[in-house]
Order: sequence, then C-alpha cells, then structure tokens
Amino acid sequence: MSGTHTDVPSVVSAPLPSPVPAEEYEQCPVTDIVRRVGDKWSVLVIVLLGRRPHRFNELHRGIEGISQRMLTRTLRGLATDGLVRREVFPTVPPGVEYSLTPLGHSLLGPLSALADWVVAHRDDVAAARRAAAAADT
Amino acid sequence: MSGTHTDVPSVVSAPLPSPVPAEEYEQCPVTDIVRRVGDKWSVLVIVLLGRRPHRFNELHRGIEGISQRMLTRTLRGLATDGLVRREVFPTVPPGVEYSLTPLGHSLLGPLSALADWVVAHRDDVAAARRAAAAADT
DNA sequence: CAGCATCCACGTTGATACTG
DNA sequence: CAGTATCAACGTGGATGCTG
Repeated sequence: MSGTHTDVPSVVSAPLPSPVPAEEYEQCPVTDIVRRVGDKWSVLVIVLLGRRPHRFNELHRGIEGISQRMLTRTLRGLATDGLVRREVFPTVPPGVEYSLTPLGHSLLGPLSALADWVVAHRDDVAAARRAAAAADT
Repeated sequence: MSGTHTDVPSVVSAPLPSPVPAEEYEQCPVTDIVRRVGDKWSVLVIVLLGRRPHRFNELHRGIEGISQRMLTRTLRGLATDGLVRREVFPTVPPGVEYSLTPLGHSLLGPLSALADWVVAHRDDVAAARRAAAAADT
C-alpha cells in the first residue's frame, strides 16, 4: 500500500480544468454509483456475498437489524445493476441463492481501498467530529 | 491497473468467517463513511476542492443544480468530519474559501479507485439495468 | 423459505425569501 | 458575498401481516 496520495491519478483529478465546466458533474457516474452503494445495507450485502453465496434467510440472520423488506429491496437493486445474481432452486421448500457476479466481485477491490482508508483514518474523523461538537458548545 | 481481483486484500474480505458474526456490521465504519460521501453532492464537492480551493459562490456556480442550502450543508458536513477546511477572509465584501484538508485530500485516492471502477464498468451496469427493465416488460 | 403489500415515521432535498 | 429560515415534497427505512 502506498503511503501518500500526493498526486491522484484517474478521472477524479483528470478532467477538471480550473474554470469548472459545470454540467459535466450533473450526471456524474461516480456520484451515481456511490449513491447506489451508499444506502444503509448495500455494502454489507456485497461484502457478505463476496465471501461466498448466501441464501436469503442466511443474509437476513447474518446482518441483524435489516428488515425483510430492506434486504429484498437491496438485493433487487444490486441484481438490477448486475452486481448480484439471484438463482432459484426448485426444491421443496424453494431455495434462493444470492451470489456476486464477476462484475460485483470486481467492485470489492475499489471497496477495499475505501475500507482501508476508513480503517486508517476513522480516528481522525472521530476526532474532527468531537472537535466540531465541542466548538458548537 | 490489475485486471482481476481474484483475492481481495484489506478489511473487506479479511474479518469475515463464514458463519457470519453479525453485530460486527451494525456499526460498520465502511458503511458509515460510504453513507457520508454517498449523498447527492459530497463527491462532487470533494473532487472540485481536490483541484484547488474554491469560494462559496464559485462552487455554487460550478456544480449547477445544487441549492445554496445543500451546498452549505454539504460543506458543513465535510468540515465536521475534518475533510474540508473553511477559512474566512475579513475583506469587504467578506470572502470564504473552502479547501481540502490533508485528510480530505487523502480520500481522493480511494475515491479514484471507485471512479476508475465506475468508468471501466458503467456500460456493464447500464446494460444490466436495461436488461432488468426489459425483463419487467 | 422467500418473499410481497400496506401503513407510517423520519431524514433528506429543494424552492423561496430574507440577512449580516 | 455568504449565508440562514421556513415550508413543502419526496425517498428511504421499518413494523406488521399475508402468501405461494
């Protein structure tokens, strides 16, 4: 892992001349995806499925705190985006298995980068929040 | 850039024994940060400030579509988390400059990873969405 | 087992108007 | 210039009960 990010490659820094071109950001795909994954449960589900396929109730019990409704919605959303595959086994009782598609699996890498950042800096963020709260008083 | 992510390092895959430990995910810091940055404007603001400091109205005009209210709230949130610094210059008329803190700047790296993923796979996601929409019909 | 349907509470976003 | 205040609208998330 590199220590610093003095220069940042990729689209984040690349296409941004100083005068700011504006409308470019309106339909910014990065924001789009970050929002998709930024809901309350998507990351959790992706990480879980990243380990191995899971059954519906397996996820339901595994996440603890999620409602059936939200789990269903989250899985549907991820499946719609091609990140998760849903397979129904016509057994009795019927079983449904969810797994990461190759596309979904490829998202684990970038997610790891973010996760590493969080782990490395969560104390800084927590300290900043405390400082801000104290400043309010 | 590496082609595949057959094994994914970092916390995303690391601390997840198969039986699923559950409560661990409730206060998952990754979800926490992803949500913070997952709102409608934060990423845009961070990317803009990543290029250079901006004045308030400069950002307001630059993003186009954001309301004063949302820009203020977004900036305040980011400042609270220590990602953005706010500096007031006691000139006439008063000027306020926003810039990324070192902490905020360090987030550009992970954000780049995500951005690269989005750029590389947005067609796949778009195709999956279209396929899902077609399947509904 | 794996959902869907309904109702409800809440937070977030936005339009608009006003201020130091 | 750089906000704050207020009100309205919407989306998200949760509880509960029912179904194939």
